[in-house]
Amino acid sequence: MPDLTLPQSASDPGWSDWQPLKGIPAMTAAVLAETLDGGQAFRWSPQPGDIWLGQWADHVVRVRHVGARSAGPPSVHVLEWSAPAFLAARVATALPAYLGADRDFAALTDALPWRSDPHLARCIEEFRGLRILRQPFGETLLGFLCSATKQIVQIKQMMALLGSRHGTPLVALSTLDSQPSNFVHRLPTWPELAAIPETTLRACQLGFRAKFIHETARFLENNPGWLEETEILPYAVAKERLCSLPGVGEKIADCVLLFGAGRLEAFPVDTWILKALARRYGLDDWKPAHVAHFGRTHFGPLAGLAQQYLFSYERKFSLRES
DNA sequence: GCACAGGTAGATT
DNA sequence: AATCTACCTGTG
Repeated sequence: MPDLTLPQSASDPGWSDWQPLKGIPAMTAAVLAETLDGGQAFRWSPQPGDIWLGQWADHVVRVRHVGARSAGPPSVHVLEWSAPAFLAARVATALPAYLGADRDFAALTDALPWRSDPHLARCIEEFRGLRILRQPFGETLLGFLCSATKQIVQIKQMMALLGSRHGTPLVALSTLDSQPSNFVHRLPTWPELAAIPETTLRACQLGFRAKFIHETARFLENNPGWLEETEILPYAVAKERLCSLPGVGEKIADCVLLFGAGRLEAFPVDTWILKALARRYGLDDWKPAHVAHFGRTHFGPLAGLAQQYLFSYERKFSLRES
């Protein structure tokens, strides 16, 4: 194993100084948590001090919420970031892209039909500032192949095991303790996954998903460039291609396109959305395909963004109301 | 012990 | 075309 020991500094060894996260509008700590750890991504974990530690591709970063915005200009940045010192230059560019800084989510949200949809208006108000992440396409596919009938905490555990057992070590979080768990690992890439036997994958708590991941990895190995082409194809074609992968149906394909390719027209229909549309829109006993059609026509070309507001709201409130 | 969990695929009706 | 079911396994 390479020596990944970081340079030490007095206050926060190995980490860059905290810097304002430019280009990302204000959001509450709760909305930040929902954005990073609400089911779009599975590689963020809370740290002491209201800090989130996250990773994607070969990036590692901490993000923290630093309190309320003061009234009037000059505006105060409410989010700050810090990265391992040797990664900071790359993270400075990659983090805004990951958080979708190239998009004005306030304007996109305003374009949703909330004026004629009181429930959508309520969801937006509850999670104002919510963003759709722009994650690496391949990693997003892996994450949602793990997601079938699993809760977020369990999906995160599967991803953590895949990384720690089969991914390249990226950085040691602490030089005081050389335990393997102190290393942040990359997720295994699809070529790396293709070399792992299905039984070994199963040992990462993947269950029946191991077969799908293994077969998808072998397919991608035999079709170089397939994933990269799919990412940039028009939505309908890209979705059709993703659905041809073993273990990928409409729901997972839409999640990959929404959270891993920024396709805001993708409208994933999961159990939460079924509950939301049954309870809030009277669509009791509607099948997923019908709910999907309703969503696309009712919420329009940004239906995926609407979906995320509805999803977050339902996760927060449906239990206590039922 | 047993139902349930960000589903999908294959069989059956 | 719509409706069942098996599929792994941790969690409550």
